Amino acid sequence: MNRWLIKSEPDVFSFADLQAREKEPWNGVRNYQARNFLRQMEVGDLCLFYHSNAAPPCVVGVARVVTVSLPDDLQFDPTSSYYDPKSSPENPRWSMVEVAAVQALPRPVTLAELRDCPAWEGSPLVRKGARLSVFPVTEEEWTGLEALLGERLGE
DNA sequence: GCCAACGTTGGC
DNA sequence: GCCAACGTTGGC
Repeated sequence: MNRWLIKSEPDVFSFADLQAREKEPWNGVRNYQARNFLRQMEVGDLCLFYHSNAAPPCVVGVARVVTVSLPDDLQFDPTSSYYDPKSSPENPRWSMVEVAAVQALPRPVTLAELRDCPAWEGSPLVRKGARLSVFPVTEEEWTGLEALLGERLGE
């Protein structure tokens, strides 16, 4: 099983929003590196759910991948801001997965805490100017987060 | 293929 | 609201 981190602006879609639904398409990702990670996801993979553009920015929950990657529906919708006229159903450019909430963290873990956590030193999350919205989380990073919380996650 | 201009992300 | 970082676009 692989582990990931996915970012969302809570004003747009929060972890509480995810908890209120059975599952949610993770669409609208328009970055090739992030897309390639979406395509590597497998059913059952766990994702840390991160609130970006929040005060403070923090990891708030765990989600689970419930479908492998599919063509992102929004790329074909001319009314969507995620519409991509260069994409076609025959040769879709963008992908999405579907995710479901597993659990809220016992408390939010802030970006500042993860910056201070040696296990997270190499993560794209703590790189200066980081904008990548989907990326892998290593076992060491996962364990480091659990150590901060004093609790296992996603059991 | 280079690179300047521009747009977006996201922390602060 | 500011601005640094970075990805994309398009002229050449």
